[in-house]
Amino acid sequence: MGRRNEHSREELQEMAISAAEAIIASEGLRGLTARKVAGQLGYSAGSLYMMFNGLDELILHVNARTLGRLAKNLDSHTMTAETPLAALRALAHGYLEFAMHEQTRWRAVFDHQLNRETKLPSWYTDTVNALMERVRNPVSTLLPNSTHAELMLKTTAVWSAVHGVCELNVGRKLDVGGVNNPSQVLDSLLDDLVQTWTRGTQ
Amino acid sequence: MGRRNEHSREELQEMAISAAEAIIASEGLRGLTARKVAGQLGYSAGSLYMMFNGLDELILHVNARTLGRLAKNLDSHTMTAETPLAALRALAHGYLEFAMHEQTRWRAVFDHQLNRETKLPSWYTDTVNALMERVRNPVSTLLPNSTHAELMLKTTAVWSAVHGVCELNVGRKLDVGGVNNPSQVLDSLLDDLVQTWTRGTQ
DNA sequence: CACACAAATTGATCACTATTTCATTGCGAC
DNA sequence: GTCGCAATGAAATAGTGATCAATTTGTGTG
Repeated sequence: MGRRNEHSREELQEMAISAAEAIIASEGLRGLTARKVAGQLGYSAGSLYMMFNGLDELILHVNARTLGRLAKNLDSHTMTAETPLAALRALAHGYLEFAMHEQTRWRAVFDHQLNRETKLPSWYTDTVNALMERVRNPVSTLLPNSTHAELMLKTTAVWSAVHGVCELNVGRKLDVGGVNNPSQVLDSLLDDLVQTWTRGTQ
Repeated sequence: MGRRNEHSREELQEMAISAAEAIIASEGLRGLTARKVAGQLGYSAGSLYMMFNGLDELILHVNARTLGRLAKNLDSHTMTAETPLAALRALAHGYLEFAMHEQTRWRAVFDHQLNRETKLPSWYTDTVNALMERVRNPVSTLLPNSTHAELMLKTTAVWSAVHGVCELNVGRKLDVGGVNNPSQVLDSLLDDLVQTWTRGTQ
């Protein structure tokens, strides 16, 4: 078949990303195949390679969308927070809620690792950094006298810790230890950290 | 070709696990194929299914070995620790060191997820629980008046947090935030947590 | 309107994958 | 001995991502 001109390249890309998203949501990253995506668009597998350089690129777009949706979700949670601790708690619970609610799509973000030495495009890292900033803000309020390096350190620490809880929980590797209430773990973690942070200054 | 009887089933299993281990170590979980494993034993791919129910089972054995080696590594680190905080730090740094040193094998433990509703065999969860206990001990010393539930909660919290740091670091998703010193992040995390834990009782 | 050219699309193809099937083989029991 | 059965692995099955020649089609030009 020759040219069809039913959709522009951008439209096709969007359609492919949405189709891939749906497949990942229902069958996981493992279930994503070029043929399935193309088939859902009514195109042949070969045509996907007119839109993307390969499946990796397509997956990256899906993941960027997921992170974008996560950002919106976090914002809706932090809107009402009045103290920095409340904001951190809201972020953590928002993260956990999102990870649990969109398990397969969220997992895809971390399961997918592109070939070593292939750098992430900036439109992707920008999305990640935007998320990081949402954590840095309340941390910065809690530690007003800290240096930039300290601020980054503490921000990375909380973010990683919260991520670890969500990661192990979604992967069903937390209940092995006997605990099955991730929200409680998050609160315990945040409370204990923030207590130390605010002890010196108060 | 018919039966060979050069090795017993157990021997073949051991050989297959070792071969798979080597492949994962050098090419990652993605690089592991039934043909490669079987080829390294001098057997055909089909024969692997006489030893295991599928690649998933083989991978689980490799992962159990990895966790076993991790346990030994942690023990050698905590031997010299004299305070609970020192023990926690040793555990965390031992964990990070192991994860960094055996990146692909360690990643395989978390990247590999068996099909939903397929329960982990007990010989595997036992290995995980044994690791968890190594963390619970120093936590229990630090929080002598805590209930069992509290102890589990705090243990899960530290373990998850430390895991999060290692996970994001090995996955090269930490330096996106500008921080590239995971050891420092671990120390910061542990110090801040333990400070809160020991404030009430001291 | 006709023609040429460029762009889009496909289906076949390549080199792989996990898993199953099944004819063949060697061993143990009788 | 020889017979049956279990172990074995080559081949078949049904996929995978990626590539590309061939073909069809839209479009701009004369």
